[in-house]
Order: sequence, then structure tokens, then C-alpha cells
Amino acid sequence: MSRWEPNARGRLEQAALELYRERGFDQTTVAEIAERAGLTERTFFRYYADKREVLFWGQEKLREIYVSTIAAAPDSTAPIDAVAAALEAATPVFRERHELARQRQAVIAANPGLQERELLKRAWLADAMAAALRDRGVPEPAASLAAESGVIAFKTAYARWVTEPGEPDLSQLIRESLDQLKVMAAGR
Amino acid sequence: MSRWEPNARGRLEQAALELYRERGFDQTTVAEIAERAGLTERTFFRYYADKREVLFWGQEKLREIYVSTIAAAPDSTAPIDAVAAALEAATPVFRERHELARQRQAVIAANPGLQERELLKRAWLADAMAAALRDRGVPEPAASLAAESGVIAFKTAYARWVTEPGEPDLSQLIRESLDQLKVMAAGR
DNA sequence: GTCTATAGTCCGATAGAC
DNA sequence: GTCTATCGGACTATAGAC
Repeated sequence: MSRWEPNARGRLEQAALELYRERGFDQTTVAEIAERAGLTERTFFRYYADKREVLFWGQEKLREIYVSTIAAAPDSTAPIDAVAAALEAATPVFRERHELARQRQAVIAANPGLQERELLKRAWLADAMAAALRDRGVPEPAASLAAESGVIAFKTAYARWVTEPGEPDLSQLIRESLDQLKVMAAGR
Repeated sequence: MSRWEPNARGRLEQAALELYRERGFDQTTVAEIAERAGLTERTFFRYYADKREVLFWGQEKLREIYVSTIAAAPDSTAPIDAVAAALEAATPVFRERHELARQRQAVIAANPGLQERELLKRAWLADAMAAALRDRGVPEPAASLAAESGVIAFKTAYARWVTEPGEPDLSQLIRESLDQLKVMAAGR
């Protein structure tokens, strides 16, 4: 038996999401989150650099999947197709947590500060994919353009996935967005 | 003669940029910015919602140029080409302030919080362009994809414009980025 | 784990412009 | 008188320092 309840991280994340939903992000203090998780304010800041960060778990895992999938693509694969494979490879991470994703997205949509953080995380993932493409010999700016375009397509697909009723297939939504991107870029 | 020195806004913006360059964003307090501008902390917050915002003047003007240019494009213009025209129409705004843009960009590059804010501003401009496209009858998701892709191409071009020595032609850099985007999307 | 700086908010006061 | 720009001080929560 350990001296503390296990999974402090998970308790903080759950408490934060609950409180942000109940009373809004701005109206929630870190002290309240810590209290509900049975911890102290100080402990919260040991796990998360700031109050926003607690909503963005799982980014590291996503990054790993993206980078390893791009690295594993056959040499002949076009950059945009390697990115597409990476985005699809990560869909199981989301599928397991559809309801949680919906709640989280509603909280983010209600607060500009959280949207800002989400954009930063997306940019960070795009940078990681661009670096993985460069490692395959894709030159700039092709690497960055492919990574950023992929992230845009994913964003569009993800927005539909959390908005539309039922359990749409995220992989298929991603493929549709990428197809639409290709049509758009071709000037139609 | 008025009781106050004119152009409080401009003085705050200049003082802020100077101080952020001299000692870094985090090491600068709002009180110091206000003091250098001959104003008080309280007045700073009357003009800017927060300490970051003072670096992002001119977004409203950009938005107007983008929206009106897209609205004025011939009916037959493809979405991505209307966006291209909008981005090029705004280049004079930047050309006048090349040195200022370089200084500002160096400050932003050194601070994640400022990068976050820049991403939010870019997203806001992309949303405005997407709305302008929808007003022309472009359906979603084509409108958003075109607007976001345009913003990516602009970002790539702008990065080169502030980084490369001399006075490169921003319009030409934008056209190059858009061409590269098209090539990339086509899967090459 | 405590202590502190500072960002950011709120209420009101003031003083000139009109 | 009304309007607008500035200032003063008190206050809370975040976030970092010690």
C-alpha cells in the first residue's frame, strides 16, 4: 500500500474537466481542482506548467505515432501520403475516448485561451511530422507544407467527428478531408 | 493643447517592443512598459487585454483587406485563387515595415506564449477568409480548407521574408509557396 | 511547502474637451 | 452639463522562487 492514492495525474485531469464544464474555465481556480482531486495546489503545478495544460494529455503519444509511422512508410510514398498514413494510424487513440473528446472540445470551444493552447499543440505536432519527413529526405518547404496541410485536414475531420451524431469513422473523415484538400489545391 | 501627449497606443507599442527586445518578454513588466511610455499600468490595460496583445497591432486592417479582396474577386475565380489574391493585396502593409517586422518576429520566436497568440491571430484571419468565401457561395469544407491552406502558404513565405537577407519580394514568395502547396497536394 | 511578484479586474476619481 | 482618456488603489489568482 502506498502512502498516496494512485494516479494523481488522472484525478487532476478528471477534476479539471468536470469543473471546467460545471462552471467554466475562468471561473475555476487551480485550488478547486486540486481540492477535488484530493491534492494541493502546489502538486497541480508539479504536474502541469499551467492551468490550461491539464486538458492536453496524450500529445506525446500522438507525436510518437506520427513520427514512427512516417519513418516506416515505403521510400516511394509521397510526403502527403506518409502524413495521411500517420494521421490514420493515430485514430485508435481517439476512438477509445469519443465522449471524453466531445466534452473536452466543448470546453475548449468556449474559451479563447484554451483555443490558443490547442493551436500551439497542433503546431508542435506539425513540426514533429515535418521533421520526420525531412529525415526521409523530403526538402523544405515541401516537408512543412505537407505536415501543416495534413494537420488542417485532420482538424476538419476531427471537428466533424466530435460534432456529428453517432460514431462516425474518423479514418474515413480524414480521407475525405484530404481528398477535398487535393481538389481545392488543384483550383477547383 | 490637450492634457496628454498624443498617441498613447503607439507609445505603448514602441516601448513594449523595445523592452521585449532588451530584456525579453518574461523579464518585462507591464509597469515598465507603461513607465517608458509615460503612462500608468492601468492605462496599458485599457488599450490591451493582456501583455501579449500589444505586439499584434494591424490585424484588423489585414482582415479588412482579405475580406474585401475575396468579395471583389470575379465569380469564376477558384477559392484558392481568391485567397491568393487576398494575401497579395495585403503585402504593402508589410513592405512598409520590414525592419519592424523582423524585430517583432525575433521577439515572438523567443517566447512560446507569444507564438500561441500569433497562432490565434492567424486562425482568426483564416476564419475571416473562410467566411468571405462562404459569402461567395463556396461550401464547407472547401472554404475553410482554402483559407487555412492560404494562411499556411503565407506563413511559409513570411518566414522567408523576415529571415532572408535584403528585401525579397513578399508577393513572389507567396506565389512560390502556393505553387509548392499545389505540387505537394498533388502527391509529388 | 511557504512566500512573493505580477498579471489582470473592478470601482471610482479627476480633469480637460466639447 | 456630457464624454472621454487617464490615474489610484485594492483585490484575486497564477505561477515561479526560495
